[in-house]
Amino acid sequence: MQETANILKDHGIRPSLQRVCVYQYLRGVKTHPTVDEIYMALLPKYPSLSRTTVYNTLELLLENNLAISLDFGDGFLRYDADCSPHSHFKCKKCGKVYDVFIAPPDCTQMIPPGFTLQGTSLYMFGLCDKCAVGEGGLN
Amino acid sequence: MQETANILKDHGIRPSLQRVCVYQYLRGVKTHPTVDEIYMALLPKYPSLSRTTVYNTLELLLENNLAISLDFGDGFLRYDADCSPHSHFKCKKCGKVYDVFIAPPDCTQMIPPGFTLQGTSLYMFGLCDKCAVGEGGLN
DNA sequence: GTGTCTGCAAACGATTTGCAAATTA
DNA sequence: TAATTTGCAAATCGTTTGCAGACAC
Repeated sequence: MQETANILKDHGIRPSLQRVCVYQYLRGVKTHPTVDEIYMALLPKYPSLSRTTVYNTLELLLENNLAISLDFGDGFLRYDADCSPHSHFKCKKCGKVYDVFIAPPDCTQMIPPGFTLQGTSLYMFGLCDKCAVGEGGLN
Repeated sequence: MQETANILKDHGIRPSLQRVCVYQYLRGVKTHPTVDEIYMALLPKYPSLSRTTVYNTLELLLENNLAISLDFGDGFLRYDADCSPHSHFKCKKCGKVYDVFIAPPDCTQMIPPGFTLQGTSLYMFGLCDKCAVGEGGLN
């Protein structure tokens, strides 16, 4: 808790109770939660928390490179406190998102001359081990 | 026009006027348009066209692998009639989306054992040649 | 005290849905 | 005429915004 607060402080973010608990939750979880999942998970402990504050806090974390957002095209964003270069796999059946610890490829040489590459996202789709069992076809 | 209609027919899609003109437009353009861009582009020629029909047609094209959708996390989808394996670069300044004709990396070996890989999307972000000129920093 | 932060409620906007009229085989 | 397709209007839903009260320095 204190460490989480200190990270925020080091980045010039005032460590309010709400911000610390959102960031703390995100750091402790590997599920790449949505805003609503974060909100629902914290509500029992912080009944006065609002979705707006979760949105605001995540926006602050993104701006300060303390989190990244994932968009798998489901209509909502997912968040990850792990900012190291890695990729993500989403199971089409159960919807779970898994980390794949390979950096997206270095495409610097692939883009047209004069272009500047600032970021790369690699999204993978398929079936996870649990969902692939006894399943032949696509989903 | 006739060729476009034939492709639809070959895929079991009844080539209505609206469907042909949406698909024809998408095939003739390299801008990865949004639904609204497609709708607005066709409206002068087909004043009775509705957004719903554009949505319906694009859905049909996706289902029949005649188009792919791109999600750059802007809150709306873009569409591309080029289904060959290639990647996309979005300029953070002007918003234009460019094709990058490299296939996403083969990650089959990278995913955990038991997982089945069905698709991969590679998104790149940065500045295009026009926007990079005389521009030092990020955007 | 003054500026920041929270959280309610309303607004927003891309997409989806319901359904009746129009079209096609 | 029976099945499909179109397109209007309303609904949906994740996210954003406005703003008044609460809080922190």
